[in-house]
Amino acid sequence: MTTTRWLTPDEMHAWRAFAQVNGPLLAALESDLTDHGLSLGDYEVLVLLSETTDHQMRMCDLSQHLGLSPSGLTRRLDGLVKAGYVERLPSTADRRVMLATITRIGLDTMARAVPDHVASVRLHLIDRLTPQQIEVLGTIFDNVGIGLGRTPAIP
Amino acid sequence: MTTTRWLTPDEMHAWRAFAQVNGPLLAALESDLTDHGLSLGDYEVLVLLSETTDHQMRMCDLSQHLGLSPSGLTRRLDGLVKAGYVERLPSTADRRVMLATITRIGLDTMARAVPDHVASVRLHLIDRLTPQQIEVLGTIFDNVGIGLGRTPAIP
DNA sequence: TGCAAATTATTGTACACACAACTACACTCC
DNA sequence: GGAGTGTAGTTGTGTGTACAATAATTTGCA
Repeated sequence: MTTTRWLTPDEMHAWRAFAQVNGPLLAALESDLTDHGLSLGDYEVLVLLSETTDHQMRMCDLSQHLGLSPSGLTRRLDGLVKAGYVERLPSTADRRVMLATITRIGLDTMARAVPDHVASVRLHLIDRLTPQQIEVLGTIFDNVGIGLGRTPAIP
Repeated sequence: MTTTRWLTPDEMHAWRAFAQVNGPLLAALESDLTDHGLSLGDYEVLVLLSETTDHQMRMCDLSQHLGLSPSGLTRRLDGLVKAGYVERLPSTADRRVMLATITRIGLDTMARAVPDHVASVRLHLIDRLTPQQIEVLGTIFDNVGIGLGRTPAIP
């Protein structure tokens, strides 16, 4: 066993600030979405579906993008289907596959929720940072994501 | 209703990088702790208790520090008590109060887990960043925390 | 072609958490 | 000092998630 490389004061400060604020930040973003009857998880599903050209996606692809287990996605979709935001359509090309499809109601709900969500992201995160800090934030999480085996987002 | 201030490309990049990497980062840190039979939540409890002078804390203070509901903390402590890492001691000063107390076994478990956890934080986060990025990371989350009503950590 | 292996989605089960209701105790004010 | 209010902790219940097992279907290869 090698000796532990403890964190320097700067490193400790960065880590503790991140660890302590991360949870409350997500809670605040989630809380701001409840006005539209959506959880952050619901919102992410609807965003992904609304961004596809045909407004639908296979369950397995969706669970990949969401970092959700297959069973977790099944249950999440149950709620969205019940709310009328999403429909399940069996794929004709592959009869194992279910296509999650966002409905008109889901799209309308999105259209109302997105501006508020963007405002929430600004309020709690973006508008509290300088342009330089914003750029560094992107670089930091790109780097961390690469270490976790993810390819950085293009935009 | 005012018009929405959409995110600029830089802002969008920072937000998406953060949103997409945050979950996997926490999952990786949690995963590295399972060798010691601890979840990240368990670890946080033990850290807080081990850092107090008398190795104990009132339930309500603990739930505050952890950002956990009272009931959530009760159930979390159930697991830690069952594992032998923590004991419940009724307070003599205030008979409503239960003092969560870390045991010898809990302290020993901590002593073994901490070096691996620090290594994990280095591997997935700190060592992937430059000193300048580390400093900015701390500043960013201090700022965000202030916006959420938290006072920044001192170190 | 035909069968084994892989893939897709769902269900059963278990766990972690929040909210609400409840008990027990402490404090305040008259 | 006693009634009312506030605080500390637990329990009942519902939700969201993961893991394991299962069923249906496709794919690959002999």
